[in-house]
Amino acid sequence: MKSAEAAARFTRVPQQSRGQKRVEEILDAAEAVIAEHGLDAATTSAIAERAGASVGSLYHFFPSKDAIVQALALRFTAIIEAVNAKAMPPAAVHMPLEKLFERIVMNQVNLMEERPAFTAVYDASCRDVLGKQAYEEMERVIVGQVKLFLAARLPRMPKKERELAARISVTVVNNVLEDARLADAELRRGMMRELQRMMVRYFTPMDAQYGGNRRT
Amino acid sequence: MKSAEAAARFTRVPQQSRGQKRVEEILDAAEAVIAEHGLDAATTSAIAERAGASVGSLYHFFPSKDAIVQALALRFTAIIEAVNAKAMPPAAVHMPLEKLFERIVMNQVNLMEERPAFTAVYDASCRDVLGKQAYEEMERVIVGQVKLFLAARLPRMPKKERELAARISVTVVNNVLEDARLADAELRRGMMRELQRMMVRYFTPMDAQYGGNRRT
DNA sequence: GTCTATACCACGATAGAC
DNA sequence: GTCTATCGTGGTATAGAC
Repeated sequence: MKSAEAAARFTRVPQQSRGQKRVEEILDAAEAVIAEHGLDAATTSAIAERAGASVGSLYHFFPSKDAIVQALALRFTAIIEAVNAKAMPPAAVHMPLEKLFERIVMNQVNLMEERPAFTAVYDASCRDVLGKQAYEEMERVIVGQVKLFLAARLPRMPKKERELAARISVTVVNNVLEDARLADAELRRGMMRELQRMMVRYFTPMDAQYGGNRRT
Repeated sequence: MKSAEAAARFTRVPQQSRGQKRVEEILDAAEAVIAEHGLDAATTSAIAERAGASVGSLYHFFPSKDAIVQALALRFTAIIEAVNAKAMPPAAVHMPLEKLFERIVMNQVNLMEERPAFTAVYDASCRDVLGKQAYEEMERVIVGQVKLFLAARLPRMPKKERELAARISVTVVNNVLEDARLADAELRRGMMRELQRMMVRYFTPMDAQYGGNRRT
């Protein structure tokens, strides 16, 4: 929105790349602090210090602490969207369910390991009052992706059912992986395998009933 | 522990029923505030006010605010344990999966509706530093119940697999129902039905493979 | 734009009278 | 045991110099 305004107002789109970079640095700092010490420890001063700035500077770019977390959540939404796009490309529409969920689970686990702040921000946004918009946006995007994929794989499935299937799948995968994160390595592997099995068993009858290219 | 001490020290077990009642009142107040305004609003003064007491009195019975939440979590553990015992009695060991999960889901939904603070305390305990003991105790108890039930229903299943199945089932049911709580009535009903379906499909092959009384 | 210093407030917890 | 009054801490956010 703001970039559109700016583009309309000025012929060039300088967009203050310096300032934009500063914003990213602040978000990076916030993410780093959350990843290392948890979301509660991510006070404005901790973030500022990590960013090599002062609280004053920080409030020059963000109106409130909450705005920082929201912005971070938006960044994560873009990231998870990209990850999912990679895990469920159009080419995977006819992939066997086992393989498909192996990909999906693996990709999400990688993301959660590489960006530990992701989970923290995700389910803090879920409960917080202000962060809820960001959470709903993330949910909307992810479920939307899954719905599109299912529409391609299960074209004859009623839309309502597809929506339910998409939604519950997202919920289950997210929460089981989040839960598994706290367990030791062996239990975690077991839970990932079991999650994959559960999803395969859930979708197998749908594949049979609504799949587009059955050879029967 | 303390009751044992008291019982050993005095011949009678007066146990300060007055004080015990006060403790329950405080917990009731905490639960009410959390249910109505969320856990963040449950400050010590809000709880005290609700209990018709003062902060000073409150600290006479609990050493810290956290102790109150922990005690509340313990109360909830006992409640969910009773609810599950009712939903999966020994008589249900050979019940069809559809019926079984209908019972389990229905019972838990009822609990969540009647005691809105339950969910709030449950997943706050999950993340908080101090409340983690209470969370682990609750998890331990619930998963333990499910494991016992599965041991009766699927006696030939390897123990390791049974543990995984129990744990992932608990996680999935809890989280899907928690997620559904925020949706509107229609979507909620849909998700409950879909959750039931997912669990049935997950367990059906296990019933066939490890069930104790196959007529084959 | 960036800093330092500080205002402001909410909360948990305690002191001390009754 | 219960109260009122208050302390201490730690957090967000702002003021005002540079």
